[in-house]
Amino acid sequence: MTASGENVASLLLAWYDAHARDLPWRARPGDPAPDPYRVWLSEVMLQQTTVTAVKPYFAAFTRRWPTVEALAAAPEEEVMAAWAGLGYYSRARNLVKCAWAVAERGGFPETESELRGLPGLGDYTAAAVAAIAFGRRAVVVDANVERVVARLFAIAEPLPGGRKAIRAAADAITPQQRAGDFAQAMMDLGATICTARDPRCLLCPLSARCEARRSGEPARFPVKAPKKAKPQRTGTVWWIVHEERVWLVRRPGSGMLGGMRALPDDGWSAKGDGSGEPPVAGEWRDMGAVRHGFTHFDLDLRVMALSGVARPSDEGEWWPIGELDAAGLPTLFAKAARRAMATARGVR
DNA sequence: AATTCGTGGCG
DNA sequence: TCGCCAAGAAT
Repeated sequence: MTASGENVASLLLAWYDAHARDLPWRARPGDPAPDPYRVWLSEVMLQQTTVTAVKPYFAAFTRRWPTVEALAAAPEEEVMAAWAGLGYYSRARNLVKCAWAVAERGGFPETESELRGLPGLGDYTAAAVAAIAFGRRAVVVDANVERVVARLFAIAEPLPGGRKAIRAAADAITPQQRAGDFAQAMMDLGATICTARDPRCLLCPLSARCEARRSGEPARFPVKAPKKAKPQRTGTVWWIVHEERVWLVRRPGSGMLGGMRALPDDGWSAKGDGSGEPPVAGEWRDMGAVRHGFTHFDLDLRVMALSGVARPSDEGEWWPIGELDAAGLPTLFAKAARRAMATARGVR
């Protein structure tokens, strides 16, 4: 395995030297070294999130908070609002906690194990930052690496069980030098050539050693366990207006959309439908509904409107409707707000 | 170990 | 339209 491992790494690094994607968080030729802050921030944003979705957020964050110290000094609610729309909001909560810890200790730790102890850094991200930002030899396994490795070695055990074998194989082909470039090369290969559907084997620098390609059906790998069906849920949000302002609340710090500003709702969740019971009595008007798909359930959300209430609940704030973009609403509530405003204007 | 966490794009 | 998928982590 060693000899073939070295071959795979050198073939891949040569391909990377010629074809690496130009991404905003990567060190440019002429840069002295990668900036650990930018590497960390990009890696957290990229967890389960596409490069296209991350780019504008990365630009906004680094412009507004150029260093980890600047981010650590920012009010948490401003960071949460800036994250709005990117999803998986526990990442934003952990991002803030991590920035505090790093600023406190005077910089990022450089070893994989120390990085692994920071909030929001799991096995993947700790390895990626150690390798990319600090040049450490680390085994970086994300969904791209899983796919490339499963195909290279035709690992047929279904995920998630097959992850142990995949990790061992990834370890075996990870070089001692340039582990960060190797990781990024694997991810670039997975993103542009060894794609999930219809891999472009004719362009692949590793095709000659790929057992999945030899099998004739490379797209069959990695094998995955069947997924559970998604429940369909229904719920209601309350669009309560008063003098060109709308009543917003903040969601609890944990759980779905935790810590984010939101429209008040009737308690819908992944587990069950909302009650449909309005928070205050009045002449509610049906503004229509929006559909939203979460990872583990689909939601049909009705939007009900009311005006003329002085103070709907103890906790909350009146937010100017004209400045709703700055409220930092998760996409679900932004959709509901658009629905309410469109209906109020008479648009269906 | 299995669940619970968003969102947008693509075939 | 719809299921799949994306630089996973926390519990």
